[in-house]
Amino acid sequence: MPSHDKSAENLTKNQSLVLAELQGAHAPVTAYALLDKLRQHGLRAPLQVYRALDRLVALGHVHKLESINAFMACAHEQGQGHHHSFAGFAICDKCGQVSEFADVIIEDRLEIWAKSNGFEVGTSAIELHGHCAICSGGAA
Amino acid sequence: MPSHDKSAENLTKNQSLVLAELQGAHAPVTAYALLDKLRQHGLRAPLQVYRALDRLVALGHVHKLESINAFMACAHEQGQGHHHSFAGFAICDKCGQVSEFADVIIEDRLEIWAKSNGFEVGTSAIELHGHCAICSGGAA
DNA sequence: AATCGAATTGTAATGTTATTACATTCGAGT
DNA sequence: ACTCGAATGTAATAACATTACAATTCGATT
Repeated sequence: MPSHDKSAENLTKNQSLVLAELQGAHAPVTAYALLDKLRQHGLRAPLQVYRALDRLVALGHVHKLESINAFMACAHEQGQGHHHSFAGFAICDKCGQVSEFADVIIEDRLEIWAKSNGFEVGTSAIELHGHCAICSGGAA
Repeated sequence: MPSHDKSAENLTKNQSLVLAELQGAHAPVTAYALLDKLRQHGLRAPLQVYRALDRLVALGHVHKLESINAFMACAHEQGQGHHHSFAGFAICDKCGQVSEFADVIIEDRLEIWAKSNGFEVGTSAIELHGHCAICSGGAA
């Protein structure tokens, strides 16, 4: 029997710790903040966190928010299953809240552009900055 | 007489130097690479570059590529005039080439999402990573 | 069970990107 | 010339990320 397929499911100890921490926070967390939180669980160096994050991002469990150098657990499909590769994020510059959204039309348009320009898309980042509903003054 | 409206047109010396350097490069350049290039013109500290970049980005002359921490002169409207706020970038991870594109449908979809979620958009970043036509094997 | 090798982990050092804090200079208006 | 706000200069440091290498783990094979 060819053993388990680790790449698809089993997370290592560090990866599990990092993922749990991100899922507990309902906001983006930086790598060094994760490190601080996880020192009590034995993590000691940035690389331990970065390695776990790399893996979790590759598996689609975690997103990196490029514009703020922080990481977030994927909001959709918290359990297991397929994972979309396109995701958009709206980041409130006032309170830090982040909303993840998906839009198949945007996805289509990006694919169309890519195809007609011979560009092979690996990953994508779509990030909006501004003020969330609450911070922008709210109601009517 | 209320003087000239500097915010809309006149660039300071440092701003002009940085912009010229970016326009000369037809690829993204990092802040520290700009600093190295501009030492011969008298710039000495990172902050001088970052300040100029902040202003140029605010004026719409330069884009920051968040996912690679580099800056590029805006490809459209090289001269003067209006500037679009939405731009997408396709970044080749092999050769480093970057293509800027605009897509009104994507823009629309983002605005629709924002409006229906009460989010006030300030800036946006849309960045694709992958391989360009040349690097991905090319023809056929 | 012993061994091999690949993948993972640990650790230290360093590299890269960006900001804070404060002193100085410049320039338009008086 | 004086003043005030904008812009600039400079130093120090903070924040983010990677390189290089040693040690360990763990499944596969013998």
